[in-house]
Amino acid sequence: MTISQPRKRDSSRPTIREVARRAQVSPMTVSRTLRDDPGVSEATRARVMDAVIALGYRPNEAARNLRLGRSTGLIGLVVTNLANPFYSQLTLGVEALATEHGMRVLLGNSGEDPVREGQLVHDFAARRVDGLIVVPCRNDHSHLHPDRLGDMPVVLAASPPVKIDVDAVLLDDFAGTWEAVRHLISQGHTRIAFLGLPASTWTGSERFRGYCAALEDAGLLVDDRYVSRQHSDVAAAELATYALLDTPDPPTAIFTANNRYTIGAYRAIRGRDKATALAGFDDFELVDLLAMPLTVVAYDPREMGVAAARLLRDRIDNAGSLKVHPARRVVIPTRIVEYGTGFRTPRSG
Amino acid sequence: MTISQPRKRDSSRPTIREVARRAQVSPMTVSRTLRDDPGVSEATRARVMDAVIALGYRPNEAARNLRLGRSTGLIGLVVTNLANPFYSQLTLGVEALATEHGMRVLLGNSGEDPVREGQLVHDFAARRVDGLIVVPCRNDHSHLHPDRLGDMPVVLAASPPVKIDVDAVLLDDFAGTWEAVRHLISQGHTRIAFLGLPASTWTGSERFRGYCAALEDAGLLVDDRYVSRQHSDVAAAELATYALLDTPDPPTAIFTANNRYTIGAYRAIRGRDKATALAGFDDFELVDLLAMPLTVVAYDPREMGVAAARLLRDRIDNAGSLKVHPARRVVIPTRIVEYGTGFRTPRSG
DNA sequence: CTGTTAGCGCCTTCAG
DNA sequence: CTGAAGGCGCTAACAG
Repeated sequence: MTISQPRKRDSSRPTIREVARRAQVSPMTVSRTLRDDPGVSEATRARVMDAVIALGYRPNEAARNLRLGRSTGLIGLVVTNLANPFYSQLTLGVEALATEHGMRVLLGNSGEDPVREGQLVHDFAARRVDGLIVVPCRNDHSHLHPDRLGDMPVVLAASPPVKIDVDAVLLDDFAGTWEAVRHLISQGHTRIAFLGLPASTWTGSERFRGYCAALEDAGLLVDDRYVSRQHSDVAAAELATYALLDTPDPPTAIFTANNRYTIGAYRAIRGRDKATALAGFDDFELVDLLAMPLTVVAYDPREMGVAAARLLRDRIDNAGSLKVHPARRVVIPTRIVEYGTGFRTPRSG
Repeated sequence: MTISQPRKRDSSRPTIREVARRAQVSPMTVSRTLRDDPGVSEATRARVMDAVIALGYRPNEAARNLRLGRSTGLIGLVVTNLANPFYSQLTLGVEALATEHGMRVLLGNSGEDPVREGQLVHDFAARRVDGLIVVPCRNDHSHLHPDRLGDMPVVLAASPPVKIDVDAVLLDDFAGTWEAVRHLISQGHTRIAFLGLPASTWTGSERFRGYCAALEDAGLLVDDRYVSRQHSDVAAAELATYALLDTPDPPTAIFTANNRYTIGAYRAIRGRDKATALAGFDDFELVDLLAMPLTVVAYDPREMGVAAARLLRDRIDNAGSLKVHPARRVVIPTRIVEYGTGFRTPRSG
């Protein structure tokens, strides 16, 4: 099942027994000493510690957990693309909250590949992580079904659960997009393009829905020629934008569904000499210093990570408890931010 | 020792025995079935799988590893600041190579805090990771000494080992800086400032050394008034730059020792109206589109991660082997890139 | 083809 | 204060 090639034997680390032999005591005494169990004489304790140090002994956490029947203190985090600052910020948030609670993060990058995502989830489950935070790359969440995960707590980020009943941390993708597009419309644009993920993904469908709604609410029609939906990648977005701009009847404005598209589109717009307005989902570093006005749907990705980890921790703590609350959703607020051309607004990082 | 608060009991997952009982076979048969061991009749295999599915059974990896005496297949990665794209790229590289070899990544962010770094290293070691990749935040590496880590393989990234004998992936900090500063000098600058980390860090000392050398090689003196060394943070760098610029005799050029400083300095330079040249370590997204010419010391941070993981994997594979090679160093090539003002150079991501 | 025995490294329980 | 037995969940090695 788990695809992991044969690993080498554990490089012969000393066991508790070897320490015991060296210290002339029983393994039990070593165990007690190491756990600061009261009831070990100062003399033996010293002997034991000497042996421990001499041998460079370290208790085997796995064996410990096995014996104690307790959990690993690990939380699995699966993101789609760490190269996107959105996800590294989210990861940072998860890591911070996890550490705060003595837990650690097992990280996996799916690269927007559903197969890899499935493998990661499966593998993390086999490793008995206490819970899972997943940014799913598709709307198919069957691999996250509680049945397949043995009721391991799962929290989704950036994408609501489909046919499964788990917590999620979300953005208001629809409203955020709607507002940004309306903003473009209010500036007089009628030929507005959309760059985003395919409909098989949540943001791909939801942000597109917001785009369509904004157009329709303004009495405009959605024109397929202005819609480009593909893999989230700066270079691809740049090319797509060139394709849009180099038509007889190019759009006068573009809405980009995430920061990868925004940056790609920006590059292309700068590469042509047409005045094209740009609005996009995601705030990102240096956006305020670009050489054209830009409207973004801003929010705090780190906060998303923190919120997801909080939800997860709560589930973990209350696993087995009878008062298990139903699936919850936390919505991270978004706001429209208009950046002028190239000036000021200190941001930290 | 390990600071991890008492965790809840493992939420009663089914064991191999329960599956066996339900399938009316011995645990051994279940074990074999699950591992696709040949020598299980189709009939019993089916019965076992039914039970497995009915119970939602998953083998316990920890118990397995314990029994097989093999390692965890985990590699610990400790970085200083995930919010810095440099480190998220490095992480991506490590994750990619790890996954390629059936290993997983345990991630920790030290936040440039040596205490947290020590805790992470200690905890990862207790969890029996197969090896550790660390971006140390200080020049004190005593917590990484093989004695304290039970000979667990360690690879340093971005910082060479100090008083320990381990592999490392490095940049040529000195030469890269030297060239960038020389570049500024060749443009006629003589009052060149330095923004970087304190001397207690590797890049803080090494890049500063390159800066000094370049000045001295050109017959220029290092002027303390133009040297600012502090925590790596955009906002702090911006303030520091204002302080530099708002003096009677401000520098005409600034060398920034990493992308955080570069961005901070850029913001401040844009905020004043003085013509100030800028050169910095690290390439970063959008640097080519900033509104002033900028020289950077460029390299591929993802490749650093890949190289570090490769070194580590090699050590892990050859642990115990007699032909253990001495500590190695991989130097990731850097090159000077001059960006003009605001145009073209597609980059992906 | 299937089951039994034994033990990975550790710790709880109960005897000294 | 210390030790001996037994078992967490799993699987090699050896029966049958």
